[in-house]
Amino acid sequence: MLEQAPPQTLADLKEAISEQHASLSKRLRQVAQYLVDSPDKIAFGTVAVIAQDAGVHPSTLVRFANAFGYSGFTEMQRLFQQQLIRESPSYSERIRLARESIDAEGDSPWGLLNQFALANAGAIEQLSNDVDGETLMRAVDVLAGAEAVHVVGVRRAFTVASYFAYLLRHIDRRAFLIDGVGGMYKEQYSAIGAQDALLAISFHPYGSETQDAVRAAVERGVPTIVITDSELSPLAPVADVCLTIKEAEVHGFRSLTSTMCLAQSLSIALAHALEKQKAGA
Amino acid sequence: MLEQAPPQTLADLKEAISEQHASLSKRLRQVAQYLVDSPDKIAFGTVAVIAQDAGVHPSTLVRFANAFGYSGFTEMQRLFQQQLIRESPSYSERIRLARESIDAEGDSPWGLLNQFALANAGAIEQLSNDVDGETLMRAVDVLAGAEAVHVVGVRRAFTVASYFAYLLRHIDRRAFLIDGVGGMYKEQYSAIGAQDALLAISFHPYGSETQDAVRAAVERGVPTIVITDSELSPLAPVADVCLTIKEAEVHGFRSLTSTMCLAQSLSIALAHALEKQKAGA
DNA sequence: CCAAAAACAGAAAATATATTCCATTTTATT
DNA sequence: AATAAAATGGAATATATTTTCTGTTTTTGG
Repeated sequence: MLEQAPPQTLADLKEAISEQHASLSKRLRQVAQYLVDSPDKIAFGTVAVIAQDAGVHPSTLVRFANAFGYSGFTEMQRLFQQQLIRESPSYSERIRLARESIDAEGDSPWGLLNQFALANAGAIEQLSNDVDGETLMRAVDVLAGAEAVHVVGVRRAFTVASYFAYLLRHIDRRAFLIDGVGGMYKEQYSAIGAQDALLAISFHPYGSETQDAVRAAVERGVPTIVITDSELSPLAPVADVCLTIKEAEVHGFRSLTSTMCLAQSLSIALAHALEKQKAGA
Repeated sequence: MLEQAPPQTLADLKEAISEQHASLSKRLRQVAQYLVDSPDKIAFGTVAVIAQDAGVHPSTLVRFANAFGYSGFTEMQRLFQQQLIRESPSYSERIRLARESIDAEGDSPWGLLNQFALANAGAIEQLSNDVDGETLMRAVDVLAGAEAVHVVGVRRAFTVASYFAYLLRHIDRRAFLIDGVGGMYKEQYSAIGAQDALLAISFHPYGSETQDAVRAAVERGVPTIVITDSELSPLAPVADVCLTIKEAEVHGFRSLTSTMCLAQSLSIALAHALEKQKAGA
């Protein structure tokens, strides 16, 4: 494979890599993987170091560069270096854009992304301060003790519910997502067994379907965990375990990232707890 | 002038330079000036290039490094390189600390939450660096020009797909979630109209349902946006617009928060674009 | 203004680094 | 299963780069 004009920017190179990826040999694919996964490491190290890190022979790196039309590895490496130089046009341009769009009004897509990213990162950092370790542990206990976990959430909360269902199944818990397919919410939450647990996610304005499901569960003595956005949520008083999450808000739009992060943490914590339980028993 | 322990960070070195600046000889001051003024250029180039750029002899650079206690120029150069590496030590350091503390107190749920929160916050902060503003804008354009938007994603990506569908509907776009209810994936993506657009989310191992949907769309000339986790994704080469997201990873578990943040930003950006479009028309 | 010491530039030597070549292994094809 | 083609790893080579050494120039102190 020979190219006449090798890509002159990292973006172009990545594009070329993704196009030709299928037609590359095993080792060359390995290099491609490393290149796109950790481009930063390419910029500095010597071929020897990079090759070792990527698990290939030095000469493979040179061959890879040649395959994409460069005279050698060094020539290709320049692209990765340029990317890191702060004075590269792209870098200063990006900073300028960020300033402009954040300070001014910022409805450029990238400017918005910046604002959301900043706000969400901040909110997630706060997350572990807001969540009580004790409560979290009780939630894990409930989930660990249940024969099956039913998850409910509508509208915005449905996204989180589906994630929970995915995660729980992934760690070999029996999980049922109450999704209302066929208009059968009632039928679905009526099927919750006495040994099961209900995990409900609900944000303002607190969909009636979720509330109904929680009430039905509580009435039948099914342990219920609620994840919601305020202590004033109608579900907070009735739940066995209640976790309240403060989400980021930009331009009046609430995020979901903190809740998603909690979902993941809770699931992995559950997995650990189950492992320990199995080992102990 | 001889030092026993050379500065180990760029900040320390700069401090040392400013302290000793007065007692340096002419050429050495010249080097100091250059080092402080344009540290980025030091990181890469060879002594020859840097020396020429700074207007001094190569050996002067070596003498300068020796004067501050380094064995040679190369050793000092490392400080400048570390500075440019993106993985800012602050986050990785904090994650390391969090991991340590969790090791101490066992894998408590709250400890895990801490780790995930830190990792996710870090990844989201990185998000806007990794996403190209140009590409983002093209994505908005495609979505703005479509009569209806079909969203597809399976397994882990389904969560994001459902969020996108929710968001798009929320801003009064016609959106259809290809969810495969009733085993009708094929029927669902066959219903995509020529004036519509397809938004596909796919992560490793790249579910076949999503791939089929994208291929069908591309074949029929339907504009397709792909959100994926690597340039090597099989969907990357065929998509009209491809956004690759680097998610946080803790204990081998990939997050979704960065992608969720992108979803939100993209949707709000679309809303803004549509408003502007309506006002202009 | 002169002498001594330090600083300097240039060239040579030493080192490290990338690249090429070739034998061997792996993969694809008949 | 056998052969041809391609890919790979290792060693040798070529190249580039840094560092050291030395004669010369500049600075400093009397």
